[in-house]
Amino acid sequence: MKEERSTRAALIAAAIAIFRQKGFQSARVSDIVAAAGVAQGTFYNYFRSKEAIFREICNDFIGQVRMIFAERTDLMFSGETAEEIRGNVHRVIRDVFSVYQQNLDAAELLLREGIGHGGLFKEIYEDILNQVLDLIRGQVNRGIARGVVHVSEPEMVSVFIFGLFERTLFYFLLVRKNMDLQRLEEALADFILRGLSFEAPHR
Amino acid sequence: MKEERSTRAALIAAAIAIFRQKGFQSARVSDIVAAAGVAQGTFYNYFRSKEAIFREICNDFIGQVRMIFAERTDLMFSGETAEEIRGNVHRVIRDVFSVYQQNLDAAELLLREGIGHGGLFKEIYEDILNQVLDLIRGQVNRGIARGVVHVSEPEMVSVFIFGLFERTLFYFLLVRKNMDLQRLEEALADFILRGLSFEAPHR
Amino acid sequence: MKEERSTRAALIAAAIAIFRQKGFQSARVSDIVAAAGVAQGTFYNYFRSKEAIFREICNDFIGQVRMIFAERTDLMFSGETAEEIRGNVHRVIRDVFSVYQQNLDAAELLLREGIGHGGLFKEIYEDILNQVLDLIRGQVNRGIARGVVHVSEPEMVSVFIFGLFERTLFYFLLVRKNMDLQRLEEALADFILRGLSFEAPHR
Amino acid sequence: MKEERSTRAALIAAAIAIFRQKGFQSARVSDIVAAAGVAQGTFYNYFRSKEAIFREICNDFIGQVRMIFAERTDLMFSGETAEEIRGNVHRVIRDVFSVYQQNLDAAELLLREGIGHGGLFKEIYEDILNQVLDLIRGQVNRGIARGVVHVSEPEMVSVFIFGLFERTLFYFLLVRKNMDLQRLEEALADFILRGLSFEAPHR
DNA sequence: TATGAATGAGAGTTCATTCAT
DNA sequence: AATGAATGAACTCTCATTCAT
Repeated sequence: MKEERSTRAALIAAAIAIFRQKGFQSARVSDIVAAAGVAQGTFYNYFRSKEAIFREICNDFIGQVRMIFAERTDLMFSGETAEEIRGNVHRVIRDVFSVYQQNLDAAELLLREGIGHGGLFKEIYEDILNQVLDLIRGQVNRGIARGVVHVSEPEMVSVFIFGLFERTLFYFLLVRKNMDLQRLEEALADFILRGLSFEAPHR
Repeated sequence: MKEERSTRAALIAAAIAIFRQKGFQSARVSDIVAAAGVAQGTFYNYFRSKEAIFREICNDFIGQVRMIFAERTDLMFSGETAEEIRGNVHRVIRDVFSVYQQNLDAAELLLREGIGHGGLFKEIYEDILNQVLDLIRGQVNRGIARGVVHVSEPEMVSVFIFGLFERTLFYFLLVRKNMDLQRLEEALADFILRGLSFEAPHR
Repeated sequence: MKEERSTRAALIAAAIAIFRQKGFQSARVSDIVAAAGVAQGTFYNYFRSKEAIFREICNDFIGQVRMIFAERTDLMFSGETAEEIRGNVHRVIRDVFSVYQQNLDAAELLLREGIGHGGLFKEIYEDILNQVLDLIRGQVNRGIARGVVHVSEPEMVSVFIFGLFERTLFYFLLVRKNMDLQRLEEALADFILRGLSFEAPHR
Repeated sequence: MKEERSTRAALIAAAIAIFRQKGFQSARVSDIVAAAGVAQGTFYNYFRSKEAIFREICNDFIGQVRMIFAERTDLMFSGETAEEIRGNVHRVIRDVFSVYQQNLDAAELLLREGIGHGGLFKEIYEDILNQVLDLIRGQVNRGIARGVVHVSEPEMVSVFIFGLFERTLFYFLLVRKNMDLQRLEEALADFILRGLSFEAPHR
């Protein structure tokens, strides 16, 4: 990133773009090296195989997502007043959107390959899915414990929230591309809080 | 001539299973014919190509989904009392779940290929996605008009509902496989109705 | 030919048409049976293979051509006066043209396959080519002996005459299709006779 | 990098030989790579398809033939004396023969595929056929204009001359292989000039 | 480290032929 | 005699990977 992009970095960048366009299966190593401007053989000086570079890209992105989720979810239902709590929920949503937006290619790649077939990435995807669900469930239960959230099936509701995030991101970032994110964040926060029967904490 | 559909039906069944396991790209015609117990060439007596049988499977399933959605969504916010409306919402959810459950392999195939890469099915998928969104949006607006639903962004909220359906189905039918659907339907209906700020119609 | 065309005849007719259109290699047995209006398997009740029906068609046509050549060439340089001889030459040309025209499909088939690759028919073609060349050479020598033809290389000249016939037929019957055959026959007769330094017999 | 053309050239040479032996349809890419001594996949590093290498071979040869025809036909009926004109005609014939002889394999390939079925090459062949016919017709008309040639159907006569060339080349170069070309050229020139009712220009 | 020609296993597809009905 | 579903060998072409330079 400093000066001349290293060959390795160029290959990674090219691979993300190509994988996102065509998917793992249809992407050819020759497409990637062409996009990176290096020779066919050079690829194999840096990565053992097409699968290896794919895994590396995925793991990099997953690291970031996991970090954001871990950092931010802690404050999800923190706060004393309803306004404060609502603001925190809103902030978490904005942060998650932001990570996705900053890594749009990788995000799309992960989402599509994870849900799509191919098996290659299925375990990894379901693994992070479960980790994220755990974080969400933790927060929902915390909300219930604090008496600000009222739901009878916290397990299921966590899945609902995850689904809302993922499909909303998918639809508004990938299918439609020109959304007013500010309004979207607000609408999503409202919907989730209502769904959770959110009410201000008792003093 | 007696069991005239048998070879064709065997190929379709085999193809659904193989496509679901491996995805369209990785599925081999040789896998399909092996699973169907016929020779390689026999496949091409019934389908022009691997793509052709895939499209046929998808279209069959889409036809069913579309029908259910068209039939049932009409009654979504029908009814005079809160209980009646809530019951109708519940019934729509149950019907949709039911179609998916009856065609679990095809449903998974469609869902994964539609979201995943490969392009082959992208347009079809986004096409039905938009049709279903239209139906949902129509119902949300009808709810708003009747004064039983209160949301400021019906367009976005429709996407939320779609996401809830799709990801919930995905998670509980495909990732976990042993869910109490009765409770799930209820929890989802509650969550959606709360998210929509549902309230009983004024007399 | 009397009443209902026999299946065999229908297959032959269909095969000639299809072979002529697509050539032996590209013609599919399924094309032939479709054109003949019978089932795939029926073909093999009458012919052992695709090659067998092809050989049969060729041999039938060759038989006709050989017969005409044998019958007519005898009178090629017969006659007492220049006019009579010229008339006989003309008649032979007309007869040859006529056989080709009556079997246009088979003629084209034979010509193209014979010259073209495939090997299948090479020997047969070169065999009849040599037989026809022998007949022509015999007539040229007869003309020389009678003193009406004056050429120093009768062997080569026979090839010239054969080439004139074959390419003229090819071009005017197959490439262009709307030729005034009467004028063509006359022009060809003139060209050949002049090429042979024809002159009226001495009394 | 030294013998950079070698693989490509080996493939071309092998392809000419194989195509000539078996024809385009029957020739297998596996035959060609075996003859060239490279692996199956190597073929596709140099040519997009079996058809592509075939077209390249044909176009190379056609280019040469066209050039010779264009260069030489101009002088066909040039010259002041009968001897000079006769010599020029002879020279054109010799040049045409010479191109064919130098590219015997490609020439046979072109000739057989052009006339034979398969369609792939039909248009190309009939295209050059017409171009060459135009050149010949131009020369015949020039001869008529100069008063050295006397024919009533120059159009037909041009086809006769083309046929003489092509079939003579075919027969003597491909069917028989050991001809005295010197004598052949002379006999052909004589036959054509007589056929054209050639006579010395008036002073 | 970079190159890119060469590799070859394996994919989808075609179609002449068989054979039970 | 007629059928037509089933067969499977053989084809063209793809592309991840290797390796000598």
